[in-house]
Formats: sequence, C-alpha cells, structure tokens
Amino acid sequence: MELDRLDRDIIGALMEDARATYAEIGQQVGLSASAVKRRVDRLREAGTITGFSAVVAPQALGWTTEAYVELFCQGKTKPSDIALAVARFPEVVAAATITGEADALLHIRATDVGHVERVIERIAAMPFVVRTKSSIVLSRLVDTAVPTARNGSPITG
Amino acid sequence: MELDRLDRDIIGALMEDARATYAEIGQQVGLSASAVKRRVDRLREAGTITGFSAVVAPQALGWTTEAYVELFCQGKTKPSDIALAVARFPEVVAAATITGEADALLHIRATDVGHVERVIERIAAMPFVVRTKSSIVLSRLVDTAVPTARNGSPITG
DNA sequence: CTTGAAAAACTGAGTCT
DNA sequence: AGACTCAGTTTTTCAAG
Repeated sequence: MELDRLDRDIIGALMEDARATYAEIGQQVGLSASAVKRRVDRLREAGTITGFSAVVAPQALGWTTEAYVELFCQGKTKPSDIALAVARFPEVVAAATITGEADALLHIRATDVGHVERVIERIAAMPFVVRTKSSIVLSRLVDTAVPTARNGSPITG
Repeated sequence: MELDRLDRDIIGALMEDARATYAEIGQQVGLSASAVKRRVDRLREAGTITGFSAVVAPQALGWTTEAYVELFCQGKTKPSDIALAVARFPEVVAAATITGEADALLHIRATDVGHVERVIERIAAMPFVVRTKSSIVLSRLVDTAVPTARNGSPITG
C-alpha cells in the first residue's frame, strides 16, 4: 500500500493519541475531519493500522520483572513448533527466531524473579528445547513500539 | 494504586480497542458510560494508563528488518550513559541493562539488513562500547505488549 | 476534499443508594 | 464514596456538491 505524507502524519498523530478526535487530527495535518476519517478507515482496511490500544504501565498491573531467554533447540525443530509452544505462556510477550548460536529469543514478563524462574523451567522442559540462557532485565532504558513516532519515515524521500 | 476487577476489565477493553466508546465499554463491564469515564480518567491520572496509541504494522511503514544486539561495555559505564547514547538512534526501539555476560540488550528496527549493519557500526563506535554481538530476527513468532490482554491479572486473587 | 445536517457520544451537575 | 440519570455540547458519520 502506498502512503503519502498525509497518511504518515495521520498515523503519527494516532500513535501519539489514539483517542484524538478526527477534527483534532485534521487540524494537525491540514484536513477536514471527514477526510481524516476516510483515510483512517482506508489505513485500517489495508492493515497498515492494526488497531488501537491503551498503553499501560506493566508495573501497575503487577508485571514488575522482565527477562530475555535464548532458546537452543533440537536440529529439526520448526519455527512453528516454537511459536505454538511459547504462545501458550501469557508471560511470553515476544518471541522470534534469530541468527547466531541460539535458535530463538523470548521476552518474558512476570511478577517477580521467582515467577520468571518457574516459567523458564517449564519452557526448558519442552521436548524440543536443548538448553536455555536467560538474562534478567535490570533496568529498562528505551521502550517504543515503532521508530516512526520519533523519526518520521524510514524512507527519507 | 489499587485496582479492582472493574478497573482491570476496563483496561482490558481499552487494550483491545482504545477507540471504543464509554457506552460500549460500560456494556462489557456492567457500568454506565459516565462511570466508565470517571474510572478511565482516574486510571490515566494515576499513571496506570499512560496513553492511547495506534497499533501499526512496522512493515507497512518500511521497517521490515529487526535485530537484537548485545552490548559489552567498559567497566565503569553507567546505565544512564547507555540510555542517553542509544536514545539518539530512532532505530533502537528497546534497550535494557541485563544480567549475564553482556551489559545491555538493544532491539533494533531498520529498513533492511544493510541499515541494521550501519546502525550497529555506529553503536559499536561509541567510546564506552567494547564489543557487540548481534542476532538478526528471522521470523517473529509472538508480539504483544503486556500479558494482561490474554491472561487477566498476574495476581490471581 | 469539503460542507452541512442528523444521529451518536461525551461530559458535567445533580440525585440516589 | 461511588454509580446513575439527564441535558447541553461536541463529535461522528453520512450524503451531496
């Protein structure tokens, strides 16, 4: 899908405040409320905008501890096997297969270090997992979803 | 801040659709629109809800490549030094100090592998960085912000 | 893309439990 | 204290230009 400057500005505005009115967004980008709504509808339809979400402080909900866990798997383990297995843990908030020694990297949120430990134990017990290597997060330095919010477009036309 | 079941339900509803009307949320949780608004205002005031954001597909904006980079720093490097340094790169979407061999872990989003490489080069060139260890993401398996959306409360009262 | 009007939603004040 | 009702105002959401 093609995005022009207006689309990018609208997306930027909605990333900063997803509950802004169409009129407000229109003022920021120089469009009428109706025109903004039509573009937002189109962006949602096209899948560029997946949805709108409240941004909550995980600590406020009790998720005070984070960890990253490298997963070393048996030779013929498929990414889809890993995906299915780790998706069952609500504590696994992100997972990806990666290059390098490890096969996958998991991002875990838990209530405390003991909780992290129990989750890792259960993950390590899965049949295709050979071993794990965990790092507990000491302090979070940066946390954004997508660069756009700060930087505009990656393709600096 | 104390959160009761109603607050948690409202947060859940807003995480699923941050543009839902107060009346809609009220129907889901069994409250009037006004009562919902008052609680949402309170949750925002308390900092439990930080804001509302559009969820965009990074690929649609051109950020098609991800990498994780472990940072090994000089002995007396402070977390705040790392934070300041990496915050200048829009490509660094997450960063944390961690336990283990590495001092910090960065999550990078870029337009392509070449872009990742250039960013890592610039990060590696920073004075306090001794060496880096990068993993390119092959495929993303799981990606959520906070467990709550799927699991309810971490403290199963 | 804009305008304009009808329908829906927001939001504050007052009232009740 | 917290939730409900009600009414004025704003916003959304169409159609037509």
